[in-house]
Amino acid sequence: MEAMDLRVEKMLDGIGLKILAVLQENARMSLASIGQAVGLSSPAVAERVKKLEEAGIIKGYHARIDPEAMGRSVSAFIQLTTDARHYPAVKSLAADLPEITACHHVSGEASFIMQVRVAQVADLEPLVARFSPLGQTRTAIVLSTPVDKGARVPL
Amino acid sequence: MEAMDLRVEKMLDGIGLKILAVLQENARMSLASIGQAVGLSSPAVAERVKKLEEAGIIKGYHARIDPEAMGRSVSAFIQLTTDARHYPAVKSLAADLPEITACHHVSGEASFIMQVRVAQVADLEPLVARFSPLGQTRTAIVLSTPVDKGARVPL
DNA sequence: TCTGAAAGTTTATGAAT
DNA sequence: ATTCATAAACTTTCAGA
Repeated sequence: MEAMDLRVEKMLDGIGLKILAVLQENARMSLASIGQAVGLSSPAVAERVKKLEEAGIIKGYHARIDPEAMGRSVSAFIQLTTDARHYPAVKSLAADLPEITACHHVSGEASFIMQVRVAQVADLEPLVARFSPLGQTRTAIVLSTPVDKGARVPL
Repeated sequence: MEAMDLRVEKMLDGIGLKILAVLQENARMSLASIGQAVGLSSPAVAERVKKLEEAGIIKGYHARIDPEAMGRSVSAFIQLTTDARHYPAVKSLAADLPEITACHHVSGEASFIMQVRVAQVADLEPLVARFSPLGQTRTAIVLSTPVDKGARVPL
């Protein structure tokens, strides 16, 4: 992957980083406005953005939707401590449940940390019940979220 | 908020939900293409999108950037168990550190669950050291992420 | 609230610097 | 690699249903 790293470095000069920063904050900005912001013509921006997409540096563009508006007011973490023979079952269960927004296999005491979104606290119970047979669960309900950068990466 | 809920329900009919689904998957899609997808003219789509934005249902549009490309290969969770007199210090520290991508105040054994992004495992040590004086920390390094819906909400 | 048409922008393409 | 010019596509506005 050496050759690719060379190409990547080329894209991630000051201007490339600024383009990423702009698109990370407002993905619907026109190429012309981005050009103004970074001091480039719009065709130049178009080409750089296309290369950033092709290199897999930009992985997509997503509208961020208020979970409350979708009736998903409660956020929680479910941690599961289990052993290796249950890993496949945990992964496929996590993948099948729409309430699970993320499932991480982690080092440390717990084997998995999962993030969930449900309408009410009561909805956690059946969810936890699905994982209980696979190991020991520990649930933490989110009371507030003082910091949330979304999926945004520090540039 | 009754009046607003009425307005919200109006926006979240089948077409409204479909517009959200489309923009959640590809935030840079043109209003014209969205119109084709949902069976509406582009002015109609433009107006509905504007209303969804104004109602706060659409909170923003963001490019998703590969953290690896930014030299942030390691993801981890730091859990902090502490007492109420340290809460303000934890929150302001979490807000000031760029490596912290999310900080949740939670119920349960731990007081806070924080998600962090660093270049190497070694970079976790100084980070944890900043929180250690405030309580007991527990760090879980992410080995793999079988499920990740990003910030996407199930519609 | 939607459609359809017109006016104004923006983007994509290709040639030239 | 950037700029410029042109054609195509898109967005916005507005009148009317």
